[in-house]
Amino acid sequence: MAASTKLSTSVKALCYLAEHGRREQTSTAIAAGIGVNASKLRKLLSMMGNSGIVHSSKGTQGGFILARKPEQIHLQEIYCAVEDRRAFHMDVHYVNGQHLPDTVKINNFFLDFFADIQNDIENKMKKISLKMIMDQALH
Amino acid sequence: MAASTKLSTSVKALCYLAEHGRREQTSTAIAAGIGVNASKLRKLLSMMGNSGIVHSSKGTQGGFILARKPEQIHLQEIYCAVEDRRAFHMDVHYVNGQHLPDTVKINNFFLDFFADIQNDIENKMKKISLKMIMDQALH
DNA sequence: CTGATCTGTTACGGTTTCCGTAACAAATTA
DNA sequence: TAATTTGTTACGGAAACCGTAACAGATCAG
Repeated sequence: MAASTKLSTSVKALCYLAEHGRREQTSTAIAAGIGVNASKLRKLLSMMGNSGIVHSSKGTQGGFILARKPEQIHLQEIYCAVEDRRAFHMDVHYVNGQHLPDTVKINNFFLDFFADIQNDIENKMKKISLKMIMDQALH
Repeated sequence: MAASTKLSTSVKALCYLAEHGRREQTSTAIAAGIGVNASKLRKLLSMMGNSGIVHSSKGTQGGFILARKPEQIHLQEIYCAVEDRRAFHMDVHYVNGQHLPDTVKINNFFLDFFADIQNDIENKMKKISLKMIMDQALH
């Protein structure tokens, strides 16, 4: 399992939007502002649009804007919007272990264990708002 | 971040050793018992040997044996022995963001955040012994 | 001392995953 | 109608991972 750059890139983009007031910002402008590729960024912003974190509009003068105030956007929903798979993902080899009952049972133990950790992580993320990140990270 | 199969495979091997009494077991026998490749397993057992979790001896009649009782072996040390990198590893793009102070600051925020989570996970693992896993997972 | 056995390590090929970029269709506005 | 911008797809390269093979080094039996 890898905590990819998706989450941090998304947060950077949202911070950029929060700092650039009420006007919609193009993906090109945001990408330049945070130092990433515009096409990659559009993918992330699109997913966050589907989750209701940002609003988007096409055409001239279009772009992206925060759908809510930074204190009403939490890290967990950004994470869920952007990261399709779970933070902890375990490869369980049922194929190899079908005829080995102990193996299957230990696999199940770890599935439960990692699901538990996953839950802890998401609960932790729920307590962190975009505003808190901005306050803490940006001077 | 990926919780690989290394940890579960290692635990399976240790359970196998715990269940097969006091005699040393060859990597071939263990591998057959838990359904994995012997060479891959030797790598894991070797690392656990360096960490003092198992003892190994070469030559005829050689093999692996638990260095301690199952109640004195904890999940966290198995994890540390076998997994070189951290469960949560964040790719921080200092290269792209050097000239963008906000970007660097948000990267640092996530580094701290993930280190915190990593700490939580390891604390959770410290509370779980091999014996507990055997009791819970194996009927 | 010789041969068999077993660990410890290295190397390799295949697969998957991930990242970055380009390209283009669809939608919207001037 | 033309310019702009999102949304999506596709592709090539890089990195990680898995499984396997192979072999050197150590140890023991006889």
